[in-house]
Amino acid sequence: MSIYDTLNAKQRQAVEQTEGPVLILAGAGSGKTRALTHRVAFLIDECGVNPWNILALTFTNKAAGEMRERVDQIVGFGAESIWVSTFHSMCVRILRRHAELLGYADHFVIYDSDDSKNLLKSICKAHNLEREHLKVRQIASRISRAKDSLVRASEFLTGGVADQDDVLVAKAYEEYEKALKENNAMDFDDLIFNTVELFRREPEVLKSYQERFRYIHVDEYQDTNTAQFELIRMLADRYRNLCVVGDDDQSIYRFRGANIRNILDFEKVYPDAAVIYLEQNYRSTEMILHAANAVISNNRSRKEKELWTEEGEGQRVRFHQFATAYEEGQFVAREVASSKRLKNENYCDMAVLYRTNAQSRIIEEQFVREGIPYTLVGGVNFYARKEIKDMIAYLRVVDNGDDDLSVRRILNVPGRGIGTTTVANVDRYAGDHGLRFFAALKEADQIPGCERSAQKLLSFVEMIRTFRTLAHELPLAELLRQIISTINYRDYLKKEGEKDESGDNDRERNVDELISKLVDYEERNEEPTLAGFLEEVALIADIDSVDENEDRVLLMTLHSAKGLEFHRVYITGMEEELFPSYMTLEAEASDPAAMEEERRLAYVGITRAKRILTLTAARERMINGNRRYNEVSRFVREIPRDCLEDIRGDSLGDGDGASYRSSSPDPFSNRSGNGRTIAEWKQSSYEEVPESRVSDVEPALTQELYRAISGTGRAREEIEHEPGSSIYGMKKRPRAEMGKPRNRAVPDKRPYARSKSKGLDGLTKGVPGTVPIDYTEGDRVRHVKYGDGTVTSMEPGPRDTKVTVLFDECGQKILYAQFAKLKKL
DNA sequence: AAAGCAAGCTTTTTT
DNA sequence: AGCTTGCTTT
Repeated sequence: MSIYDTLNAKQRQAVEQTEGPVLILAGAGSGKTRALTHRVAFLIDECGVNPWNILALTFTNKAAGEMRERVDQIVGFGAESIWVSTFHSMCVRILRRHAELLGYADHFVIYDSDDSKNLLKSICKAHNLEREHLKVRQIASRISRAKDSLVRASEFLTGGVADQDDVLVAKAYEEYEKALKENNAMDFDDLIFNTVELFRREPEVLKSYQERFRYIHVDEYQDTNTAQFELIRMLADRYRNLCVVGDDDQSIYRFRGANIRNILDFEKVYPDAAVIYLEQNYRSTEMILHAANAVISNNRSRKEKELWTEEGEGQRVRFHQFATAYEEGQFVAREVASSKRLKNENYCDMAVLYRTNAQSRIIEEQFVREGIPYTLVGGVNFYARKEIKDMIAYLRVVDNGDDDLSVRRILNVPGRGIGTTTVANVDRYAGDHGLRFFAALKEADQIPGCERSAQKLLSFVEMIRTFRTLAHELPLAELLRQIISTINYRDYLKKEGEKDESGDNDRERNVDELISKLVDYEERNEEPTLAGFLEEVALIADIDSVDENEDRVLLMTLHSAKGLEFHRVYITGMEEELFPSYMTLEAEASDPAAMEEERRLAYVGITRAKRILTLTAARERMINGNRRYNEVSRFVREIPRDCLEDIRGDSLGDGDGASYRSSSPDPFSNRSGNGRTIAEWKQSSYEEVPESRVSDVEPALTQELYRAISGTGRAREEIEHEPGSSIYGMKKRPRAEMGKPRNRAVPDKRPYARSKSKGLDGLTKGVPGTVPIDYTEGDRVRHVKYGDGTVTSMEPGPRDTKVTVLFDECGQKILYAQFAKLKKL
């Protein structure tokens, strides 16, 4: 009896096929991690492979951690010397060692998507590259796709016809690449790109890693992009022991460069590859698998396969359509609560999934009402929060003075009276003298135009210097505490909080949380360094910190749910335009592959469920502040009737012609009686439906439309008066403080409630000097911006004199004499 | 000159 | 519904 006896025949084959290229097509829940970990054990125990020579790559830290744990359990000896790592952390490790070969210092910083977007934005602004139709976001995405495909800035325009936009992107890409290097920074894409670059340029370095990684494993292979594929290919080129595991049906990251061809064409690249199909599912019931198989069979670009199970028939997939998203959330929350109370199910065995993060809030509200503990995965990443980014920026500047982006971020946070004009002056000076931004700050007293702000800038530089000294003397957590107290950051947050009218101290708690993360980091590492911590922080993903042992319901996007499984799963928002998304529908004609990706996402969602799967939809929903009426998702309609059960939600199921069980003989046509389809109606927003035509629409929809149009109907009232309803909208991501509705209609009437504390950072503040006033009422004056005008009145105030001027061009303005600097004519 | 505030603008998914 | 931009206030 060995550990391999518990594997099925296919899994065993995957384990024992140790030599040469291997493609394991592992359907959802088919025990691929099991196969992979046993394969690693087999290599060590049965084939005598040195653990040191084994590499296993995953996409998330969580997956890497899990694999490491499981390998540790079954491998008796030497498990710790196996490299189990994410693509990105492996690349960082390699790059740190050889950065100088690429012209980087070894303490390069890693920019997250937020940082790189900011950097690109400033570049586009400086070079005037923004266009109406080509936003920074799109430029960023095109640069990122280029890097994913190993296309350099200099190569961007080669091969193929280039239009105006391409030229623009190429220019932005070029400048962006340059700026990153100057800042001694790499973005996520660079980590992979530069590692490939390193291997191409330095055959000896590549060879050393090829020798080390003789047996390579790649999990979630369908999510690899071209650059990642090339990286693996190069590493495996010497020994050709490459085992990739994936499922083309679960490829859902095309939008960020994943190349499904990597898995579909694996056999073309490696004609001698052994291909193993794992189709037995150990997770779900027949009903759920049948539904999943039916949905995914509508895709054309895929490897034909069908999951099967011995887990029994199970109950049908349930479907509910509700009148509103609010009712949908309420239903889910109530059912979750009663499953816990009456059926003794655990919260941690349940999950609520949705297409977009924006949908989480309305569910959260209902969970809070029901008192259900939940964990929200994703949304605003902890490390993406303003207060955390501020603190990280301070730490980064202490670590790397070349990181201009971070210097700029913190220069006036908390406020030190350093504004845009001053920054522009420093920029010009830095450019003229070939200095980095921070280096230019050191010479502030010589910068033209900065005479008055020079002292502030020099104090800032001095402060950073002090922090750098402290960094050598203090533990990291202590350094951060010092920074926080020196800049009075907590007071700053309190002040910010007050004007945000929320009054909670989420932000301060987040800062405390960051300190504990630093403490934790220092305890875990033998040689903790600031750079090490910053690196760890940069590569963290939301899903990484989910603790499955806590008895809480998980709320997350379908994307985040990949790789997880739950006894009970709710997929909410099963509506056209939401899922599949509006974007996908728009692009359907030009990009049919996009719809296939949405369908794969549906497949991923369905196959997360072990026993009970519930799909829900709402007839009415607020999307981006607009009330929308969407049909039931095509993915619901693709599930065969014999494994789908309509549950009485609102008015569905009693044959009143609502929703997809329409009165039309063809349930998919959705044609109303008046020549115009529901789809056409719903395309226009409800305001555009003429009231006289309202009764023309399908009856079930009529009521909804009428209520919405009249604004007096029951539906609207119900929603608005319900506490925690979406109409009020909540600030930020609530977490603990949910439930209390915040009525934005009644602003806080305390105009001077803001604290007046001065000298937040202990730095000297420049006070504008007094200006002699040589004009009076009736005089003609000139203003730098507004031009010439006549002074109509002057009113002395406690601090300054208010001057009212009637400008010839710009009309009447009320100005303060001190700042207006009016010149008498 | 910089901070505060109101009005526009855009919307997927994220290592 | 939240963020950026432009205008007003100090």
